[in-house]
Amino acid sequence: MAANANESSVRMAAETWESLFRAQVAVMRKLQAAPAFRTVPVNEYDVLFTLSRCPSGWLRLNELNDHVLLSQSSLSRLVERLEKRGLVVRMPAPDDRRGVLLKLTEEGAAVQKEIGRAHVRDISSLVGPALTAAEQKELQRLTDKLRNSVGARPGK
Amino acid sequence: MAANANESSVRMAAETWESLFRAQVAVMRKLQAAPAFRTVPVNEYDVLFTLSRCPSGWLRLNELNDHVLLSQSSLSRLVERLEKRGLVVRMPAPDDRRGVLLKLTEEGAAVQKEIGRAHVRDISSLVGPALTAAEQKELQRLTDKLRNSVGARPGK
DNA sequence: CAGATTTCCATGCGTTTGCATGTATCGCCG
DNA sequence: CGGCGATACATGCAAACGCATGGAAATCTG
Repeated sequence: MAANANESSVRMAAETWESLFRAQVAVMRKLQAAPAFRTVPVNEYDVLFTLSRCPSGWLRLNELNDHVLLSQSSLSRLVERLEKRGLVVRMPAPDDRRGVLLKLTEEGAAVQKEIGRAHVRDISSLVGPALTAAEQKELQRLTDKLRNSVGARPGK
Repeated sequence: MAANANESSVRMAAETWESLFRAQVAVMRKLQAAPAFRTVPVNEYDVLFTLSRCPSGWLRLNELNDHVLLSQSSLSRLVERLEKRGLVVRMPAPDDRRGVLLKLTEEGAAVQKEIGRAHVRDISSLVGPALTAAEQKELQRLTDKLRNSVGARPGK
C-alpha cells in the first residue's frame, strides 16, 4: 500500500488550500477597508459586478448564487436591498415563471463603474508589487483550473 | 508615458485576483457544506485550528484577528461563545494588562483534531484531483508570496 | 511626571445572515 | 392527463455581524 504517499499528498493539498485561503483573507481585508466600499458593501458590489459582466444584461438569481458565497435567502434579501436603492430591477423569467431575472439600472451600472475603477486600482496596488507578470499569469491559470475542477464536480 | 502598459498590468492584476477569489468561493462553498462543519462553523474552527498551530499554546486576541476575516468585535464574541462551550480558555496577558491570551482546552484540542481530520480529507478530495503535485506546490508558493507582500505592507 | 494620544478588548444597537419553512411552478412517470 | 417529487424564490425568526463607543492600560510628549 502507498499509505505514506497518500498521507503526504493529503497534507500537501491541505497546505496548498491554507495558503490560498490566507492570501485571500489578507487581500480581502485590505480591499474591504478601501474607501471604494464605503457606500456599497463588497457582497453587494460583487452582484453589481457580475451583472455588469453578463452579456445579455439579464441574469437568473440562481446563477448569480453560484458566484457568491451567500445562502439563497441572503442573496434574495441582498437583491431586495439593491432594488430598493434603485440599482437593479427584477423581472419574472419568461420561460420559467418560478425564476427571477435581474438587470442593472442605469444608476446601478454607473455605481458599479465608479466603484470598479477604484477597486481595480486597489487590487493592482496590492497584487502588482507582489508578483511578476508571469507569476500572475500562472496564478490565474492555476486558480482557474482549480475552480473549474471543483465547480464541475457532482455536488452530492 | 507607458499608459498602455500600466493599463494592461492593472487589468491583469484584477483578473488574477478575480480568479483567486472565485476559486476560493467555489472551494469554500463545498467545504462549508461538508458534514465536518455541522457542529462548529468554519469561522470558529479556524480559530481552534490557529490555536492548535501555536507553538506556545497561548495566542493574543489581536494576533488572532489578523488571521481571520472578521471584525474585532465579532472575534471577541466568537471567542466568548467558544469559551462558553468549554473549547478555549481566556487569561489576561501578563506583560500587557489590556491584552487577553487564549488557549485550547483539552476538549477544544480534541474537537479541533476530530474536525481537522475530516476537513483535511475534504480538502484533499477537492484539490487533489484538480491540480498535479507540482502545480499545488507552485500555487502554494505564489499565494504565500502574495500574502507576505500584502501583509508586510504599511497598513495605512 | 502630568496630560494627551493610542492600543486593546468589551458592549449597545441596528443590520445582515443562515436555517427552516412556505408558496408557486416545473418536469417526470404512470 | 393527474399526481408527486424537485426546483426557484420569498419570509419568519434567532443567531451572528459590523460600526460606533466605552473603559482600562500602555505609550508618547513636552
